Amino acid sequence: MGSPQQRYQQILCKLRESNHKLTPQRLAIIDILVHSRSHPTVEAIFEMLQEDFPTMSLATVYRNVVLLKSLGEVLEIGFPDGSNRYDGNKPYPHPHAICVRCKKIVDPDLRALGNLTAQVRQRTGFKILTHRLDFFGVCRDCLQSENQTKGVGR
Amino acid sequence: MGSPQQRYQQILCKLRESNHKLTPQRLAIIDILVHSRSHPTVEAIFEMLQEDFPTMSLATVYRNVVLLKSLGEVLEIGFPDGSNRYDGNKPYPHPHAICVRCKKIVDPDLRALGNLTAQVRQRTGFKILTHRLDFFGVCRDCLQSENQTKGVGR
DNA sequence: CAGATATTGATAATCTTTATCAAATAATAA
DNA sequence: TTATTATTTGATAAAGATTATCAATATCTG
Ligand SMILES: [Zn+2]
Ligand SMILES: [Zn+2]
Ligand SMILES: [Zn+2]
Ligand SMILES: [Zn+2]
Repeated sequence: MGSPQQRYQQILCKLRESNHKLTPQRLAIIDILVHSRSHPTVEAIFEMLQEDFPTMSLATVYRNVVLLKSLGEVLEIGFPDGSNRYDGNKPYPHPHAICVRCKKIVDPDLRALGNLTAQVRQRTGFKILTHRLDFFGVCRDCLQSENQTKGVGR
Repeated sequence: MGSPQQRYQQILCKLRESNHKLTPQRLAIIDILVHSRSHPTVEAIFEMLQEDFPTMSLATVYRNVVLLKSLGEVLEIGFPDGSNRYDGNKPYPHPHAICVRCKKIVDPDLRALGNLTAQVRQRTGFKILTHRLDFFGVCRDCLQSENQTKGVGR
């Protein structure tokens, strides 16, 4: 739902609406978030910015990610070990497939989630606001290299 | 799948099999985990133990939870803010409904998750090992008190 | 009971995220 | 363009949860 360019403009709108300033650092962070498909960490974003912004502070990345989260323009995929990841392409809840080996995260196309939410509401009485669905496994690349190491592959 | 008593014995079996000692502290932690339905935090377990074990160290609770996790006998429901919760009744993946207000966590009965895993495998090529499904919302109790505050309720 | 090993308690270390604050910058209007 | 004001930045300290360390203690086996 929206190209990186569209997402970029949409986020700029939100920022202007909420009277936030458009600093070069902020724009660069947004640029990375909407163009990256890898669900980067704050650290990864920070490193990608080193070239263009050698004086960029890590705190600035954290602050802007928090801001974009509060505006509903970035989805946080948080983990208990602190290796949090961010999706600026799809800021709404969606399932993820996570490789436990290389930590790759991809967005699988899935249907049939809406009725699950309805079921939960019925059985618990909760008013459901959002959800999170993660599948943990081993990606194709890692499966392949695993087989090569074991001498099973061709 | 199994009463608290059965779970308790099952975990003791696993510990004996893996040559772990059955200390009073360890047994008390397991007792709390299999009898609690509230998905307690480490801190909560620690506080529940204060009465019977005034000298119990917080590190001991952490260590034993880690051990039981590694034995597959407790399910960790981790959150990025560090408010991790533990389920000793159902150590296998299952959906949770989480109240964002009072932090209550309950186990809703849900079906139709098996085919989702198959779908993810098909579309991503991942070998899926486990999953996690959380629904975030407001529980019945909190909805009620919310309405009372607003003067909407009877 | 004795010996070997694992566990505990106390505390330091680690690591990610948040808070702090002076200096710098963006937005706005004169 | 410049001045004014509020926001943002960079650097660093602080916070908070989990893990590591290590001497003392307790368990298990025989
Ligand atoms: Zn992988
Ligand atoms: Zn995603
Ligand atoms: Zn509640
Ligand atoms: Zn549960």
